[in-house]
Amino acid sequence: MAHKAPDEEDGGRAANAGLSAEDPEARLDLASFLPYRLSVLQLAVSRSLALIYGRRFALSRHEWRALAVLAQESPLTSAEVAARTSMDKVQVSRAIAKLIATGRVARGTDPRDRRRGPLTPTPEGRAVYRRIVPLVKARERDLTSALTPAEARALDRIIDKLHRRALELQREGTPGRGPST
Amino acid sequence: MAHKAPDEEDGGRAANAGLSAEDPEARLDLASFLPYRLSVLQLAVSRSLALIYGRRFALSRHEWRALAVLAQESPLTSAEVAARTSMDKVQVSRAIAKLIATGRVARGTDPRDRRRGPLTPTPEGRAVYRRIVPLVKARERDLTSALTPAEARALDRIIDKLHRRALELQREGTPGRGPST
DNA sequence: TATATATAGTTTCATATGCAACTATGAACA
DNA sequence: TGTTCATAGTTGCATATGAAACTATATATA
Repeated sequence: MAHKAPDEEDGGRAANAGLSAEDPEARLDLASFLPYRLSVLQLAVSRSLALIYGRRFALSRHEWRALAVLAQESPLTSAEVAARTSMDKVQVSRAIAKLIATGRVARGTDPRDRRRGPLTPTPEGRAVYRRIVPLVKARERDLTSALTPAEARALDRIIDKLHRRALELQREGTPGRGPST
Repeated sequence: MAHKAPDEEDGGRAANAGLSAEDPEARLDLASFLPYRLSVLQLAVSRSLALIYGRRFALSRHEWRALAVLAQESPLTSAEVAARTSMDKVQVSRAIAKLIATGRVARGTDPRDRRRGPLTPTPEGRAVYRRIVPLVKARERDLTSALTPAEARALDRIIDKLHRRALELQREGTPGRGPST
């Protein structure tokens, strides 16, 4: 625990004297901190996409995702939609409720198990999907065209690795330990 | 009323016949769609981090960010905090209000311009920051240790490139065609 | 059968968030 | 000066979100 005089003040704007020099471990530069950078990137990407399905088709991100998986494979139960979209069951429930209300998805009944409600896109739902797909794919291409092909491939691999690791860390819950402490 | 999509008729779960075969541009596989993958990754990373500052120090992500920049450089105005954290002024206003309420940041007055309230972390604010930094840095290392050094370097570059592009696209607003197409 | 337990999906409640309107100041300029 | 425009930061309101409780089924078991 490298501690320092808890308060250093030098009148003007202090570039955090004391802390910075001593223990590099005690400083954190947000702008180069991976989680922060990821978050900012994700937000920008997400916004640039939401313009498409949000503004033009009045779909939220969650509705879009649910519709996207249903358009590819249906019927699916809510739980299956959840699994395929990384959403939790509450998010799915609400997204589906909205999609049903807007006539884009229909819920059936599973005679085997009446708790389940098999979901299928309606023709309008499919139509919306078909109109959105080329737009978001174009947008994805616009994005990745900023990368070299090698970078694009690397990114795929990197995302997988980081994601797996992040899930492990989330499961462990308690931070700090692991290889280190 | 269980709908049956007009384009498939095979009783069971249809892997979206019709669409899929015809026009590959008409299908979208969420699981390999970059914006989706980024979003899922970001969420997992963000959660694994929030465990640290949230659970143990009762800080929200926005509060943590604001505190992080103030601990490095202060005093800063709200607008400066916003610029350094990619938050908008409302988010900053609320995060700062909370940080002040919890005694971690103090607001002064700029005699030059009384609309401004120069912000500085309190000693407790700094103490919290100093305790968090090593934890989040360790967590970041845990994450990036999933990557090779080359991948880690590539990721930095890739994030920059994608972010710049995403901001352009956001600005343009209209999707589909960038300066390119 | 009656009782306990699990599961699918929904609802409730407390917060968080985004957007637009608002307040208070300051700057420009007629 | 007095009026208009700009800026810093806050607040109100509608909606989104997360966690936990709830409803309705289904399954297991005594």
